[in-house]
Amino acid sequence: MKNEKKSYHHKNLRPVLMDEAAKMIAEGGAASVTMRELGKRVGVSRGAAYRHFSDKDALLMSVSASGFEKLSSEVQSVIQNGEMSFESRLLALGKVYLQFAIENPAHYRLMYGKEALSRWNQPVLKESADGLFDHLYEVIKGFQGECDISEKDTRTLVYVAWSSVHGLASILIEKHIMAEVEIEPIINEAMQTIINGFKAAS
Amino acid sequence: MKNEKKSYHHKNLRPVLMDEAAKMIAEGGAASVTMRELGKRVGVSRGAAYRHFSDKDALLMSVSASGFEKLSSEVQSVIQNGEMSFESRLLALGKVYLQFAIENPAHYRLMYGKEALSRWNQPVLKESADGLFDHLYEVIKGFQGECDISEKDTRTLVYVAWSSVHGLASILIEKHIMAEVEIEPIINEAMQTIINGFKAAS
DNA sequence: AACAGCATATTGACATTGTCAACATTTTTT
DNA sequence: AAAAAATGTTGACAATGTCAATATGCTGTT
Repeated sequence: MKNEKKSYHHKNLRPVLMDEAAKMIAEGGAASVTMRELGKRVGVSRGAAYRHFSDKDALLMSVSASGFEKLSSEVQSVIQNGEMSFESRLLALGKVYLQFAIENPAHYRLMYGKEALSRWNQPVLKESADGLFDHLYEVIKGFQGECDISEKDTRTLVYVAWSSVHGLASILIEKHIMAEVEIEPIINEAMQTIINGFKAAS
Repeated sequence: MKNEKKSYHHKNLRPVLMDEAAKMIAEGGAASVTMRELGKRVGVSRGAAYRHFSDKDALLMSVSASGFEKLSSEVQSVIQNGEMSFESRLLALGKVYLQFAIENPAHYRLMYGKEALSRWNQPVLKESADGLFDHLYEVIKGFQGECDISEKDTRTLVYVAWSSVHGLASILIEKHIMAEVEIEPIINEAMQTIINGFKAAS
């Protein structure tokens, strides 16, 4: 006898909904996530999700936040490698960031795209995203000390570095780079340009 | 007697629809564009647009393309100022680009966001976007000659510069930068970092 | 154990939306 | 002027988000 007997109460629905929504996002983009289809996949009715999320936007926002947390933890594990120079850490950080975006394009789009706009000031999202910012801040601050360019405002440099990597991620994801072009050299060149640019301004 | 007598045939509908859609995008984002509301605003029924656009996506794609053309023409007028050094041109180009994004955030989002994804290979969009790329290509090629860094692949440098500016535009638009921060210094720092980074790699 | 209250899930209903087919009206062509 | 093409309107339908009413299972109190 199968243990899969469907009980009226799912009893673990919230995380299951988020996981399945993330899968749907990966497969068909955020627009393909439908309350009805989501319920069908999880084996639950269309209305069940409303006991766990106030509406569809809230659900997507939670999925988005989970993406930030995943990315943040990957970034943190790179940063915490104390044996690397700050420059190496900066480069590794950029690569991890870009790898996440390339591997989870639709999820990344959800995190930074217009869907997040209306609810961006929601604490959940703000905290997750701020965590990422703080990680980058620490690395760049260390980099400034290492290279003696500490007279520049760290926050500004963070925004510059973040812009570069985020922009490259966005362009790669949206396939705005011709298909036959190798992306590895572009990533390296982008990171090196930022690093050199920071150094040159010392 | 008013000349506004509503004739059955609008006789100029296509461009009017696109203009009104652009206005709606500016006011309430691309999601707020509804065939019914669009028709109401223009004084036409909901179905009328389907004589000029195969579906809603096609309409938005055309609006997107018109955005590319506008941005492209602004960029071109900056570039064609022959009295400036290539470095100055590069900087001016970045500023024009960012200004467009800041002034037309929803339109910019439409141009580069996920909406364009499914139809990105459509000739209209591809040509408009490629035009922008070509403009940037010429400036950077000139810059390479000016600074003796011509051993680098121009195309790669274009992607790097474009990423930076596009990323900054995206972050500014999505309000991922804290409100109290001045954006002018960030823009300057970003452009200068790229330029210095390019120079340093010579 | 029994019961009450709460958490959770289902279903019917409704408004909104994109889209198509059938029809209406105007313009252009023959 | 008749025919044909172009353009605009309306009714209909399916898909979707969401809410209210209802049903079902769980948990703690007595």
